[in-house]
Amino acid sequence: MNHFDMQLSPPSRRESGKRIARTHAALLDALLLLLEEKAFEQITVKEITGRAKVGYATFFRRYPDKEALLHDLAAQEIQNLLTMTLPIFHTADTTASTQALCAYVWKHRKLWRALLTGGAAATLKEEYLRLALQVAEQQIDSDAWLPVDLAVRFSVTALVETLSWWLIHDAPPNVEAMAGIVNRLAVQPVFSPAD
Amino acid sequence: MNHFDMQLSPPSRRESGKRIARTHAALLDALLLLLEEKAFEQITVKEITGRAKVGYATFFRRYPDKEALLHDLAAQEIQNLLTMTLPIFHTADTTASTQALCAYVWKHRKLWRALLTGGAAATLKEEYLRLALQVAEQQIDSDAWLPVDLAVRFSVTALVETLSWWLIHDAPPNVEAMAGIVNRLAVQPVFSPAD
DNA sequence: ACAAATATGATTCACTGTGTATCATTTATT
DNA sequence: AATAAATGATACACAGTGAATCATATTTGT
Repeated sequence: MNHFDMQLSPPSRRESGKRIARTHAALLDALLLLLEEKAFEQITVKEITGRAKVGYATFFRRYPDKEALLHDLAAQEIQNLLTMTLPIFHTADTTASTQALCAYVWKHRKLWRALLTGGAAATLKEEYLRLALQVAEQQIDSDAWLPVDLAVRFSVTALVETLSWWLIHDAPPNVEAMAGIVNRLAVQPVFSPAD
Repeated sequence: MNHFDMQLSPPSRRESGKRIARTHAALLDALLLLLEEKAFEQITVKEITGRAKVGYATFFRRYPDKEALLHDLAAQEIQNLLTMTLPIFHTADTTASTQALCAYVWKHRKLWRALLTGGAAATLKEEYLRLALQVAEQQIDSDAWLPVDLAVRFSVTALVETLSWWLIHDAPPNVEAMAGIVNRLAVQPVFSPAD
């Protein structure tokens, strides 16, 4: 580590966690920090490793490329979001589900702002869409006037777009108001019966 | 021109138009062709100039970068689409406007498929959104429950998404059916009154 | 505490793509 | 025909990606 270690902490009793884990976390943290500053595409591996105080080559020992690191960062959060999204399509009253969803996103707004408002958004949305389509094929029973795959694609897109707007807005609506908006824009249109 | 020109057309009497125009058109055509094959980001300037049978350096004499060429290709079409979109927000019956919009896109579906289904889509949407927001600030009077900028962003996003789905779909709905879907998903939700 | 296994740091390399510069050649203009 | 402009071809500097290598630091098993 650095030259000041002997002053900052006892060399004899270091962090007992594995070095791998520390490097791993350092890379994830660095990407998250950088995502708050600039778009994903503009971030270089050199910047990530520099911010993480990790060797350049070390990056490629763990991840094949930038996208893999992003996926690693986002995978669990995406799964969580999807889990909170699905009940919407099984309940008559969608209000409760959308409120829970918005509350969750608001709670983790720092992370989601980084994920949704940079260049990472496209990748994130694709992953989210992929998972959602898998589930939808088996579970969701859409009205005939709207093909299921389009319904899912529309809802996911509208959800991501409205949430992105929410998270970058100067004076954002509270959770309840936002849930109402999400419900009207991303959920209800799919359920509206045909003429 | 290729090596068979001497067999196909007299070398002594070439196209009389300016050389600039020919190069210009060749670059635009090449990008359009490539957009039908792969995403915009994956297309290199070398590929464009190769396809256009134009010198590599020539590209940079006309455009500062790839994005400028894309913008040049799309600018007029975007303006046209916006012009067809706007009446939707000034008429009580939105059906006629969405039908006209879908008919226009279907008529130029080859171009729009290339523009909307590749990596160019994000840039296109941003440009479309920018123009739409300019107009909306002055003209559109949204319901209080939905901020104007979110309404515009939502409608543009939903429109782009539904149209993209339409243009890549195997057995796409006809113009009338698609206009109905667009109306329900991208237009009506913005106009729905609050509870 | 010690030795073996492993993770890392630092550096180098080949490769791809961008954008600029130069100069000879082709095309357009008059 | 003479001049001006556009182009082709090429070389170049630069940035970024991944792979490879070797010495060093750290962890793990005993």
